[in-house]
Amino acid sequence: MATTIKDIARKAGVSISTVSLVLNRRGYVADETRERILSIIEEMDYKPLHSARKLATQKTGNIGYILWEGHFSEVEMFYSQVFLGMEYAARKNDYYILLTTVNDHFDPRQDLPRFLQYNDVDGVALAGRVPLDLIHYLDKHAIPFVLVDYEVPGKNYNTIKIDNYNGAFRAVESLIEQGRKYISFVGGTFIHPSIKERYRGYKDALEKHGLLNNSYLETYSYCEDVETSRAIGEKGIKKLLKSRPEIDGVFCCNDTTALGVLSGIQSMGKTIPGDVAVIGFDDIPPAEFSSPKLSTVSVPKLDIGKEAYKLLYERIHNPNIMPQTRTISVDLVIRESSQTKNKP
Amino acid sequence: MATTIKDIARKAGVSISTVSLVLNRRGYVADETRERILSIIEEMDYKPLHSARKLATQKTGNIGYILWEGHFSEVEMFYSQVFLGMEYAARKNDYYILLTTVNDHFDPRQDLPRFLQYNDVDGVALAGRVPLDLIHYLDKHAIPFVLVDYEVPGKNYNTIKIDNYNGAFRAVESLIEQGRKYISFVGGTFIHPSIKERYRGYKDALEKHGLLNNSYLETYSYCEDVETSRAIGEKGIKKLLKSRPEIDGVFCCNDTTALGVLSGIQSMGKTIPGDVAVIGFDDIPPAEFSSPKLSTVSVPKLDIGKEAYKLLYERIHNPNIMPQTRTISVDLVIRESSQTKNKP
DNA sequence: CTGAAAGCGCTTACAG
DNA sequence: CTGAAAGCGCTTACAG
Repeated sequence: MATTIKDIARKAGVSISTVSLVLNRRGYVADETRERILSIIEEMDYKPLHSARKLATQKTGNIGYILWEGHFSEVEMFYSQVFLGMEYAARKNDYYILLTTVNDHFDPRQDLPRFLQYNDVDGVALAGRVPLDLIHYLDKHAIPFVLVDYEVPGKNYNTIKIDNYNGAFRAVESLIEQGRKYISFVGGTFIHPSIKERYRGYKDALEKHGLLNNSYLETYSYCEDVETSRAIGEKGIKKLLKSRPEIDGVFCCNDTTALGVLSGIQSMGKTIPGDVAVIGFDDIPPAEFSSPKLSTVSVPKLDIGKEAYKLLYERIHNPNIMPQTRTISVDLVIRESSQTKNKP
Repeated sequence: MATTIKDIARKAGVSISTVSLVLNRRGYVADETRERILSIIEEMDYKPLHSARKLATQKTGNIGYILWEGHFSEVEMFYSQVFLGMEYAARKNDYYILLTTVNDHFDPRQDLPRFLQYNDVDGVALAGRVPLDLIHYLDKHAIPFVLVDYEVPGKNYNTIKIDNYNGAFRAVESLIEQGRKYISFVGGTFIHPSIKERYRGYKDALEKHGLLNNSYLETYSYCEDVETSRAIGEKGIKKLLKSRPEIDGVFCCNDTTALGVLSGIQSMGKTIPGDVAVIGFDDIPPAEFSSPKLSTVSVPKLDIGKEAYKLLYERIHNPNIMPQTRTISVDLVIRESSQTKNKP
C-alpha cells in the first residue's frame, strides 16, 4: 500500500539497486538518472521504511537517553531541557531518542532499560548521576555512550561537562565585588561532581580575594549529603543565619537550593539583596519567576544536549576515536537577588 | 555475532518456525518442545531483533508523543509527567515512546514530526493543546491517536480527560465552606478546554450556594487570553484586589497561575490564608514548595499517561472500536494556602 | 504438532 | 554507470 523502493524503480525504469544508491548518496549514478529518480521519489512522496533499512544495515537508528528517575520526577527541569536539545539535533540525522529512567536500586540483570536488553540503540547518553553498574555494563558491552554532567573518577569516558568551576568562581567574585564579605555556600551531596567543582570555585574565589581565613569554610558552609532540594536550601541558610547573622551573601550549589535559600532568608525577616545577596547555578525556569528574581549562572541546556548528540554520533560512526571531554561554558546572569549592596 | 533465531533453532534441533511460534505464544507447540526451546532461549540470552520483527509484522513498535514546544520548555512539568506515565506503561509491551515537539506555526508539509513522515509509529498521543492541522493529518491518514487533556469541539476522538469540572466545583465549594464569600477566578486562555471547564465548575459552585448575584463574575474574575503563567496570576490578582479589597478567596485555573497569585497577594501586604485563601489546580511539584504551601486539585499525571497508553494500545490492535473518552478523576488537596478563615 | 518456503523492504558486494 | 542476487532476522500461511 505504502510506496516502496520497487515502485520507484519500476516507474524510473531502473533496478532497485540504483534507487538505493541515490537514496544513500553513494557510488556512481549518472547525473541524469539520479535526477529522474529523485524527482520520482519527490513526486510519489516515497520514504524508505526504517525497519527494513535497519535490518539491512544492522544499525538501529536509535539513541538512548537515560535519566535517574528522581531527576525526572522532581522539580528538576534541567535534564528535560538537555533531552530536548538532543532531540533537536537528532532530527537532522533521523535518529530517534528513546528516553527512559532508571532508579536507585539498579540491578543490571533486572532493571536494564528495554532498549539495552533488545540491543535497540546505537549509543546512549547518560544524564547526570546514574548507577555505576549501568556505566560498567555499557563499557563491557562496547556500547558507545556519553556522560552528560557527570564523571567517574579515574575513568576516561566520553563526557560533556559544564564549566562549573569558572561559573562558580565568577559568581562568587561578583558577590565580593559588590562588597559582600561573609559569603556562604549552601549545597547538597558531593557525590555529584558538579557540586564539588562549584564548591571549589567558591573557595578559590574567596582565596584570591584574601577572604579565606582559618575557619571561614567551616563557619559559612552548609552541605548536606543528600540530593539538592528547596528544603535543604531553606534549612541550611536558616541554620547558618542563626549562628552567623553577619552573612551578607550566599552562593548556592544550584537554583533549586537557591530557591529554598530565598524563602529561608525572607522567613527570618531579612531582605534580598539588601541584607543578603543570593546567586544560584543552572538557570532553571523558576529562577526567573521567584521574588526577587534569582541571579544565577546560566547553563545552556539545549547546547549541552546538542553537543552530547554530536559527540555520540561521531563516536558511533567512528568507534576508534579516543574518549574525549567537551566543556560547555556558562554565563553569569545578574537579576534581582544579587544587586550591589548600596543600591538595593 | 549476536545470537539469532537460527542459533536457537539449531541448538534445539527444531526449525526456526517453531522457535518463532513459541516466541509469539501462538499456534500449537508440544509442551515438551516449548519448554526446551524456552530454556535454550534463556540460556543463550536470546532477544529477537526488533527491526526484523517489525519488518515482518509491518508494525513499528513505536508510539509518538507530541507536545507543543511551549509546554515542554516552560515551567510546565505537567506533560513531562504524563509522558513518564506512558513510558512506564509502554515498558510492559516493549513499545517505545518517541517524544517530540511541534511549535505554533505548524505546517503539515514542513513541520511534520519525522516519525510521522517516515511512518514510524503505530499511534500517537497528543498532549495538551496541539495544532489542529496536526490532528487533521492524523485523522486523514487513519493513524490511531489519542488526545490527552484536550478536545476538539464537535469532534469525537479518542481522548483522556481530566475531571476539571468536578475538581473545580469541589475546590470552590471548600472555599465557601470555609466561610469565604468573595471568591475570584484568575485564569488564562479559554482556548484550552480544561480551563473553560474549570471556570464552569467555579461558576456552578457559587451558584449552588447562592453567591452568584448579578455582576459577581464580571467583578471577581480576571482572565487573559494568553497561555497561563505566574506573571498573569500576579498581575490579575493585584488588579482585582485593588478594585475589590473584599476578596477573600481565589480559585486559579492552574498552579502556575496560582503561584503568581500567591506573590501578588503577599506583595500587597495581605496574608494567606488569613486574609485570602488560594487554591490552584494540577498539583505540579512546586506547589508543595511554595510558601505558603499551595492547596490544589491534584491531577494524577502518571495515571493519565498510563491510561492514554492503554487506550492507544487497544485502538492500535483493534482499529474498529469506536472513539471513546475516559475521564480521570482528581483529588482536592488542602495544604496551607486555604485553611479555614478563623484558624489561620 | 512441526518444517519448508515465501516474503517483509531495504543494502551491498559483485559482475558486467 | 547499472543490474541480478544474496542477505539482514524475523513471521506466517500452507502442507503434511
